[in-house]
Amino acid sequence: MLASMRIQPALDHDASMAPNFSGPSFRPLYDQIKILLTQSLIAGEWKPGEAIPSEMELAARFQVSQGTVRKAIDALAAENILIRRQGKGTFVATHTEPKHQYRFLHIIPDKGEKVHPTTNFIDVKRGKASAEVAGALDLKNGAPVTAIRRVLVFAEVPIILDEIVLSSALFPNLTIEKIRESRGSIYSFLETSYGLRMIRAEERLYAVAADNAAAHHLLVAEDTPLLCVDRIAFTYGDKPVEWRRGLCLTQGYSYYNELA
Amino acid sequence: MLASMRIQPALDHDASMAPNFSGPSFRPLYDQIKILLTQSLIAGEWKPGEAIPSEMELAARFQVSQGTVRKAIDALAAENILIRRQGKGTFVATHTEPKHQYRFLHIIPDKGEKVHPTTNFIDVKRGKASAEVAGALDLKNGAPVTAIRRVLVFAEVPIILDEIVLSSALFPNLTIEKIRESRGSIYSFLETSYGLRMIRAEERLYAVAADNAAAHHLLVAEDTPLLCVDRIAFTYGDKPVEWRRGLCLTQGYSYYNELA
DNA sequence: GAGTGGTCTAGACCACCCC
DNA sequence: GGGTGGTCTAGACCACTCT
Repeated sequence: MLASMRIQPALDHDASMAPNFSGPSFRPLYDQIKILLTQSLIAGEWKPGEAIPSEMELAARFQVSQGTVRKAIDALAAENILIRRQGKGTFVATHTEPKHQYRFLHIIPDKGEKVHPTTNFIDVKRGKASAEVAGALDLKNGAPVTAIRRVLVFAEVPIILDEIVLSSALFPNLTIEKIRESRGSIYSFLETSYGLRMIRAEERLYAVAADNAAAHHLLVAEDTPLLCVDRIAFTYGDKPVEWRRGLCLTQGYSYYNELA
Repeated sequence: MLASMRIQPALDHDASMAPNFSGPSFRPLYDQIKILLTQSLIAGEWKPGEAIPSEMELAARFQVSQGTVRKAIDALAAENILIRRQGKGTFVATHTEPKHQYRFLHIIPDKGEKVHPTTNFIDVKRGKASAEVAGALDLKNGAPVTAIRRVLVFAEVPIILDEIVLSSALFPNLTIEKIRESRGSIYSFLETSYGLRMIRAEERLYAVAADNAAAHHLLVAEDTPLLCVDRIAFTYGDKPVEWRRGLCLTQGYSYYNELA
């Protein structure tokens, strides 16, 4: 086998290709390279928005063919972690660019195009993690957290009341002023201020009756049915870093989802 | 270019590869092959559950390399239209196999694993399409439709009240008995009985207060907040063929979604 | 062993972007 | 013109399944 004759093989060509003697694991080369690329992203070797080395360079670095690197990058691009731009290069995805600004926002008008909301911040408070938040974010019960409350306004109408909870250890010195200044989405702000990028999220949706606070901020009667969206967002390595609860007034707006 | 020297090229190698003289369209070969495969699926050349020809055979048929066929099949597999099984072949996906039985059902328990519900059918009625349904299914206003009502029961508790509307022209002679007999999911039944497979769906979620019927079937008080899920399901060629409205009691259960 | 999908390679050439 | 990603090919070999 050719690979076994290489000098200083950068990767485990042999073990990866060998029959399955000692265990159920078989890792294709492109998978190993995907992991190496992910580790470089975690280590911050390439920052959000920056270009990573060209396919040829990476192929040389990892001692594999361009096609194998391609397949690794393809997988990361499919997960929205990298972005390919023909003729220019491959870039680390970012929430800062306008196109991906509200990538995770699934609330859209019943009719017409997706609309970008404006944000009214209510307050930013420090507190202790509830059992629910601590469980979601892998924190100790009572760990210090920062909670952001805000209202998302669509076409002059308040539609979503959000509470966003972050570990104060991971995101120190958050203030309402800094967030306001940043403009753009929260994730864009966290990315540029703390270098932490959200790559995926899990949501759970259910119906609730509006409580006093929700009724007040969304300008509806108490007990109005609201769509409640709980979210946990993850950064590289499937590390949960944000807990969020959104209360949505689904009158003229709804949560859109595609199933495949 | 080699392709241009082939005898009786089955595909538009040249035009597809030529510079962009007359128009903005550039169709890679694998894309054209993907379309051809889709057309064969629409035509019923291979039925759900059956194997399609091997990659080598298809490569010979289309006069392209195996790699190009692979890329076309990869795309269809990513859309859950085909299923690859190493060592066995590539198969037309089906809702009948247990693993994909409830692929589109996103309601799961707040805690614990995904559960498969049991179904209680209420009635099957013939009627005329409302403006909403007609618009969703590309039917004329008042076109004949068949409506199925049912309750999905999770762990002995009724959780979802569904109304499913189908064109009577496309799905003739639907009766509650036939549906009951079929067991398994509705999509599995429609697939085997009418040869029509759902490949994707769009959903819109919002919160409502339980009306009299919902309260009755879900055993809750009127005005209990419910999660309402409107769905339009599509078959090959993005043709809408099912309209559905589900009212879900989100107590102990919620709608789960992953964002990437 | 024969047949299927899956991996990896090497090389040619195209499309796109920027200098 | 030179660099980047994108397409296509041909061939070798591996992993899996069935007979």
